[in-house]
Amino acid sequence: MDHVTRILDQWHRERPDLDVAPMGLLGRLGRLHAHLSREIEAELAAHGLNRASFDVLATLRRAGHPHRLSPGDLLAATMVTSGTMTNRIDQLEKQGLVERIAHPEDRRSVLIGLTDKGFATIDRAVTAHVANQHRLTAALTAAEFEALDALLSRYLSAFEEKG
Amino acid sequence: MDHVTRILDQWHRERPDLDVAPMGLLGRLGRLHAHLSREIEAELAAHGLNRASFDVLATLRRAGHPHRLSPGDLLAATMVTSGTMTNRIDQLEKQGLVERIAHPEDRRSVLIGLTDKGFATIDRAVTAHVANQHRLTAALTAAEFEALDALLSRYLSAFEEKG
DNA sequence: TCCAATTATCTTGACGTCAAGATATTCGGA
DNA sequence: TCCGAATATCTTGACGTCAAGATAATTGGA
Repeated sequence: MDHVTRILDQWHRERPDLDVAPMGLLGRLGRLHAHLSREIEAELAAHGLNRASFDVLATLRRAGHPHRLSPGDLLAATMVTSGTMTNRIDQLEKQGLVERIAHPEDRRSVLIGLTDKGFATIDRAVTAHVANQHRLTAALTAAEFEALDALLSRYLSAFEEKG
Repeated sequence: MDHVTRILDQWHRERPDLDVAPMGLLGRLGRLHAHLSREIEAELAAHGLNRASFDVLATLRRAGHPHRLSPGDLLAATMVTSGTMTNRIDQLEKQGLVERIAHPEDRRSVLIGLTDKGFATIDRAVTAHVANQHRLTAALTAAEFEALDALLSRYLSAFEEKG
């Protein structure tokens, strides 16, 4: 019996009027996310990164040459607010991993570019990160993996438009 | 094509050496968690609570009469550090939802008890919260719900001991 | 041409969390 | 009985995030 099941049992005893089946599913998803996040953060720390800085560098890296995007582009890719993105860029700039470059056509804007050091760092980090993700999903059989991925994708579609 | 699929396509183009299937599954789980968390926080705010305070009150409520637990007990139930729990209790105490009571047998410890106001608040909030969870899982058919819950449970067992 | 609306980014102040360590009490072996 | 180890909670300082709003530049209609 897992942690979430115990919680459901307690609710059933104290508030039998509640149907807590959705709480079970959402609770398991939440705890799973917490465990996975912890593991991923620990691995990224070995590269001097956290999830926040990794996500920004990864977004620039996978955008392809010349590895430059505006803060607004980065914002659209990461589910955070503009103030958070400003702070993330500030930290990465201090570490010498990205640089702010004047936008050639719009003086309101700016381009965030990977430095050579930033490129080397993210390429190393993403290789290790992907290996870690394989490790973290190794507990699932191939069939379970496919089924879970399909269900998550299906569920996610309720929150994100299909394009 | 969802947001995560676009990310995988980009990695495939830029780093074809990486097998990003696990990134897809973990990315979908992460985004789903983010969407669900946002919805749940918004609903709890209507009761003057956030996820943190709700979890503490809910733990006390479902523990049953006399609705008192030590900070250590609360800690074991919530995946946070001791400093975080101290802060949560402080905030709830300020709001008059819980009270600190001297532990009768161990002067190092203390009991956190629901006040009448705290009891009324959590009973109202959990009813609304459960209704909201039903809404948030309504996109899934009964079969999908069962399959997803089973797979999450199975995956979670890789991180939490069975008892 | 002008200026109000829009767009893009940054600033500010508050909040929740964590890691590390401080403080106080209890436990248990010599 | 004594005292070092263990236990329980709290404190401190740093960090990442958000909401709201400030600043600056661009756009488009009159």
